[in-house]
Amino acid sequence: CTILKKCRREFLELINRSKYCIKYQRGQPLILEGKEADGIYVINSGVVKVHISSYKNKPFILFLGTVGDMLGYQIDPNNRYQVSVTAVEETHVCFIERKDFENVLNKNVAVRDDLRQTLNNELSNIYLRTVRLAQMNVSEKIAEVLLHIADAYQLNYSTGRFTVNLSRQDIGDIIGLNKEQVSKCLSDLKTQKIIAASGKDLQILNYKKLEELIGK
Amino acid sequence: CTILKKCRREFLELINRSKYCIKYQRGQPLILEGKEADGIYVINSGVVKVHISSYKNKPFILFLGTVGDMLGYQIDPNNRYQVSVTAVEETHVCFIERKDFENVLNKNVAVRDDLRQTLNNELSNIYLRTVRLAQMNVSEKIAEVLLHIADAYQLNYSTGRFTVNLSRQDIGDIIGLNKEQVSKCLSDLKTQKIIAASGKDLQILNYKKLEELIGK
DNA sequence: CGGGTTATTGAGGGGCGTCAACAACCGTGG
DNA sequence: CCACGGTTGTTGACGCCCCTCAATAACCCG
Repeated sequence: CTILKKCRREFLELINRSKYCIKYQRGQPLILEGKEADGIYVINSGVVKVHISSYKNKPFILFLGTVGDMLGYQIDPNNRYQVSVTAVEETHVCFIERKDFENVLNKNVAVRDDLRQTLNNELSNIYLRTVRLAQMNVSEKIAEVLLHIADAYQLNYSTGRFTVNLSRQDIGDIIGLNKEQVSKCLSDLKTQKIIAASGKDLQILNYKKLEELIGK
Repeated sequence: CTILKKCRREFLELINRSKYCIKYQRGQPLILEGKEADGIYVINSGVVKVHISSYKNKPFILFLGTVGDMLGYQIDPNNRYQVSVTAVEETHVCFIERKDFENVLNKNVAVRDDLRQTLNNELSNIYLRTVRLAQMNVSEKIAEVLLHIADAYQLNYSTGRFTVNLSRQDIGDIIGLNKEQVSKCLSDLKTQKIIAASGKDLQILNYKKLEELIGK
């Protein structure tokens, strides 16, 4: 979900004009599945998790969102949000009211093309995630999710160190694993010196190895 | 993926004007991943599988498409198709050249809204599929995929009988199972009188049971 | 009819989920 | 500052689910 990472000046201006800047604390919800959609959010700083309720009441995290990502465009025919979004780190967002957003879209072909392109990217991303979820084993899944987290936290690849406010359960919920498996697998990777970890401080020591694990 | 099932008159007129109607035999590809996107396809009759190459060269089927579905809108920034589409049954489609399609989109707000709505539906569908893939066990997955197939084949619920030109392998590839598991699970369902099956003739005898299995 | 593909079924084993016990952590209040 | 309870993380044992392999049967096409 990298909706706005390369976006047109026109859209940036809209964002700047709509000066509802909101701050969310860790754990605070931005968007609740099923509630009426009132607008679009763009992340200025921070990290969020985009999750969805499942038929078994097990949580599932679709992806992590970060700076430049747009949220709240997934709505159903009744204009209700189809996913929930919760702040994982302290997060600052710009809020754009739906009607302002629609106005810009209808007036500006270039912005429209961008939006369509980014929706296509989102579709493509979720397609790939789906395939991997279906075909990967546990260690591959862990490698995948670590790289996803590193990406979301816009990690400086030279140090590889980052602190994530995600529980082991959360990490598992991104990729369909239980918390014990996550623990065991992270321990394995520690003994192999591919990562370093103590609690919520993670550090990726060997990117290449992780990427090899998932066949990249 | 039910892009066009409820679509505006304007779009239907476009489809009718663009009189490239093409017929594909069973097993014939309509769209190949990575090839340059030349336009949009709309299914008049038949069934197709939408699939994607995975990092392990195991096949994976994202979903089945049928009458009214639109294909070929998933393109990357270089204007290349991101998924492959292959006919499962004899399939008739209308082909609309990309520039014609763009024209209508740019001129007509209503069509644009419809397209956005249907893309949202597609996103929502794939989100749900992803969660289920992550959390379901084998028998639940089989129930899910049977209902998906029945839906794609626009099954008359009163008889429940349909013949699918899908191999056991194909069925497994929709939901991340190997062909042996599919066989075993279908046999189980047969002894429970929930389905009847011999080769490629399937018949769903008890919809409610299947829906209960996946908690609907 | 025959050869190749696909389906079925069983045996075996390993990966992974479940459970449980313990350790570490964290915020709260004394 | 420490005590303390609740939450979260770690590790091991156990067992089941499901993947793999293989052998046979059924099917399909020329």
